[in-house]
Amino acid sequence: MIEEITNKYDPQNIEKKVHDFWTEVDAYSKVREHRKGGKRFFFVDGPPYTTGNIHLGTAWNKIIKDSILRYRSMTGHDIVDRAGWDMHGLPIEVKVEGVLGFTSKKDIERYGVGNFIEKCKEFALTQKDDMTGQFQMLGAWLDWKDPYMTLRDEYIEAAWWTLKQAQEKALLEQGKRVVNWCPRCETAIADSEVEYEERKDPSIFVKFKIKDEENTFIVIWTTTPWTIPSNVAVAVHPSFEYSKVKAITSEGKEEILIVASELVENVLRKGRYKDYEVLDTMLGEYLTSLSYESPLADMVPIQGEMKHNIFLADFVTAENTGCVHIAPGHGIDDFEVGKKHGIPIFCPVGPDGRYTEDAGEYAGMHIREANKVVIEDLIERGNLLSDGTIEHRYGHCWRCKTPIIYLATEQWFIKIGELKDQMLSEIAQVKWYPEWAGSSRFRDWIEGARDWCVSRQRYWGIPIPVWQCNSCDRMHVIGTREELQEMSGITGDIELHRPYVDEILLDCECGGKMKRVEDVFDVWFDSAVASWATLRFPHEKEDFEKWWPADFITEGQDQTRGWFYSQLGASMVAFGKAPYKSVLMHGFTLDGEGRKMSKSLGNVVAPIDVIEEFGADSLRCFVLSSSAPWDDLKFATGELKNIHRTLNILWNVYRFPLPYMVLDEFDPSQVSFESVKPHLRKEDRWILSRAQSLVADVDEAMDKCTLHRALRAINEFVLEDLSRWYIQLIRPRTWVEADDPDKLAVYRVLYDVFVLTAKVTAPFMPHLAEEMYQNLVRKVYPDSPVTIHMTDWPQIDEDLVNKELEVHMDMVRSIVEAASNARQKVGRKLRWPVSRIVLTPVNQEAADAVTNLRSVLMDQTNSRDIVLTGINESWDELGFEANPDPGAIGPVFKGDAGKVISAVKQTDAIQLKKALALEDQFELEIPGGTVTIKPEMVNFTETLPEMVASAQSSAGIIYVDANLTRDIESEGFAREVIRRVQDMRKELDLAVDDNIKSHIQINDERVLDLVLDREQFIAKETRASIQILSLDVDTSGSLEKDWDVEGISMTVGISKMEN
RNA sequence: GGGCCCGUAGCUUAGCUAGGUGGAGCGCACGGCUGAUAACCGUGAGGCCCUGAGUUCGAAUCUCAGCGGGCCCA
Repeated sequence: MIEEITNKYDPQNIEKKVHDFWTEVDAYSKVREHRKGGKRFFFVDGPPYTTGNIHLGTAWNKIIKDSILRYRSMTGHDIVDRAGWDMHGLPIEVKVEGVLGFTSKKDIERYGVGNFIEKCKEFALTQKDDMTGQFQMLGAWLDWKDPYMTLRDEYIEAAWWTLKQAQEKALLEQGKRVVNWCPRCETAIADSEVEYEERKDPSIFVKFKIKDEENTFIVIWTTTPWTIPSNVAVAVHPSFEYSKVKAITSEGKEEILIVASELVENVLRKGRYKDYEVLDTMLGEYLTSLSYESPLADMVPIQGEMKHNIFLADFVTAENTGCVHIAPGHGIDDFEVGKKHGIPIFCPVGPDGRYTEDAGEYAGMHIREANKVVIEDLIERGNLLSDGTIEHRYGHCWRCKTPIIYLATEQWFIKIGELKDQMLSEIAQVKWYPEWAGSSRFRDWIEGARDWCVSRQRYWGIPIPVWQCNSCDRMHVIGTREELQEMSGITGDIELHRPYVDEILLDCECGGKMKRVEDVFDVWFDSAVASWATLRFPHEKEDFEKWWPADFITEGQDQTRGWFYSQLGASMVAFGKAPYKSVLMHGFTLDGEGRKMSKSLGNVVAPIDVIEEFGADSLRCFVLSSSAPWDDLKFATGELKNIHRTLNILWNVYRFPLPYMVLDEFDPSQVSFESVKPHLRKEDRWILSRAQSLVADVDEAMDKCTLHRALRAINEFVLEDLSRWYIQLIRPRTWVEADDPDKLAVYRVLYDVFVLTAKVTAPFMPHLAEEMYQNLVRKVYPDSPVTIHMTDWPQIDEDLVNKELEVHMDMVRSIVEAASNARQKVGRKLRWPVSRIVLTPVNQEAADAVTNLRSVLMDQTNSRDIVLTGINESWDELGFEANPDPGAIGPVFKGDAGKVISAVKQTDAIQLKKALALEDQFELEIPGGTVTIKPEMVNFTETLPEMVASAQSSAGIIYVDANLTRDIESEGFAREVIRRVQDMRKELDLAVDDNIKSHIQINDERVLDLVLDREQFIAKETRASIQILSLDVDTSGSLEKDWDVEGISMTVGISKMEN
């Protein structure tokens, strides 16, 4: 049987209970099992990095996923949803280094790579467990028991297999490239791992001496003096004009400088020259015939041997000097220039940020210290034109905050650039939510696709499965563990991580030994293969054939260039096809002020704190309803409280009828909907129709991934339709004591609506919905599915849909609101009936609404009659007031105007109006004669009869007639008395069906008389078996109180009757 | 500097696809209701719809240029 709920909404308690229940019955597995064989829905979880703590953004992410998956499950889908974890990479290495107190790679080597890897693994696994618990607190259902983890062998194999595909398709390449390099972590880092921050750096202008031209220099600008020892060339723009100027220093010395013409003044100001003279102008092209000398040739011997030429490049801008310092080893553009013109890629800086032997005198010096030394050396040699500093945005390693440098290094690349066109045509096949995430943003990103550097010079990652022969340079890519075992002859278990895998040598055809290259994969490559790794491909092929590609993924907007892209790239390489069919791009979480949440701003909101205060269901509904998924989400505490309140109302609505149902032993299994159908009232049919509309609205929203609309539709239904309207309408029916079919009908309707509401809310507030379901359904039908999440999503029952009724009810609600407004104007409380309400309907529909829902209207307005006028016809009891217009009367009547005005005011306005309407004029008597009044001289305003107030509703103007009669007064006072007694019953904490004895003393004979008219009514409403109403009575009892009712003092005493 | 998105009441937002007098909720003020009661309802005040130009009879809505915020890139 259904049980009564006495507690108020206590999410912590409910959620804990529900979680325990889910665990106890293994609800998740049962639900997934239940849908086996249904329409397949393959979801791939974008793996969060195992940092140990979830934040609001990751919580939102999982809540979106969970809600969509629960909806899909209820609509019959067979779901694959392994949770994923991104567990390799620099962030964990840096954390472990921190714990162990390491500062460089050498510390790790000393400690032992094997030991280090073990620590990283342990760290990642612990953090994964912590985070799993946090995600579960949100009520997020994914396959937590069998997640995919990037550190597992099955996962590593997927990455290996993918690289082998790249190699077989000739898309894998090793080569020298300039990469972002962290000199502390001693590894290449991805573009996405570079964090830009403001930084102060040198800003110097350097003169390079032109060969074979006396006293002539080309001037360049740089913020990295340490790259001057690596300078190999200068680039100029082909179409800029350059000038050769004779510059005169303050000491009167003369120098000839070459800079872009429009920057001459700028450069000379920087160099504090006194005066100058333009000797010659030329196009950039002319300069390519010149060559120059390195200013540091004496410091860096190799520089002395190199040629230094001037080249053309389009990337040169008209800033600073218009001549760009080219160090092919230290810049991406520089490198391209170097490759194009066959100049040496000179890079005398090692992975640790120190100059190598190639840097001659500078060898061993760290580049961070080199800036000032180089500047000194340039000054000494007379090559420094200007020395300054600049504030600019510069890249830093996102983990250790070290400023990055660019280094030309040997790296492994996947030639994604070649697949650009295929990628573009593939993403056009993908369904994007919102549409522009794919058609604009992602498309733009792919247009700029560059080759993907997948290698890192670190330890904790998937080892790159490339073995190279030490004698013949032959290369072999291993695709699976099996292949590795076969080729190496090792049988037993192989740990696929470093350093273990590094020790495996393979035989080369040439008779030499092949050794693995030392690099590991960029972690972006790890997650890129998630869609097939999650299906355990290539180890198992069947599931892949059956499920791949993913039906749906969803991640934050930052993943456009991240996971959306890396997955697409890897999948194009492996299968030539997009790995997903639909993508929802969601926004970012911002703080209350709209700033992004970051640790440094101290405005981070922890989901756990929110859950502790409001519960997971509130948090879920808040993040889902606040904004469209793809818009950014402002964390507004007020809104969160508001949502919490809505859930509280849902809870109150749900528990409201339970005591009555329990008292009446209402058993839904014995009272069919068919059996109550003849007894349904209009409002019952209305709420049933609204419930169907709700399902339709939520279905439509889910189809478009507009989760906020789904939530708003639900909130509106709960607040407006259920709480504020239906429950108010049906309250008196639940108090009826007999076995009334009208009451049974309302019970049955409430029951059905509650069950439907629980199901519709289940994807979004899974705990509250479960709690309702367990009580309403499981206790009545023990054979029903064990959890609400196993039930089927409600199908729309067209027989219950009645749109006309919904429109009518809307109008009636508007009339009731207007009536309330009018009552306020005329000062009549709702407790006091009014004799009638008159409506001037705006159209036939409004009139029909009133006729159709007359009893609802009378009930809710507490009115004894509803009167309709004709459509848009004035109520014939309205009066009119004539307002003379002095502006029109004055000019015509001059001196008599005053008399005319007062006469107009005094004449019968109705007659005047009629005459003006019919005859266009009116003969008005004024003292001393008659005047002719024209329509423009008078305006009319309607006047209301005594004690009548009007208000505007969507159905038309309403008039509330609040004139009192003896009977109305009697009812009004009787209700005032009832209210007081009820209040006292409540105060005594009496049960609904307890009887009382009441003594009521009323100190006013007339009022007492009025109240006595309704003595029985009062006794019945307050369940008084003994009731004495009198001018003078002993009011002592369990509770005695004095009241002031409309200025009349009353004393009431009540006691509980024993039996 | 570039691409995409966002900008409406003190706060959170609907309306923008398809141009026709801007709607809610929270908060605030006042009133009401009372067996959902630490709940609920009504009324009121509160808007240069970010700014400026354009298209149009008419622009929150369409176009362009700014400004501010977000994501990404340079």
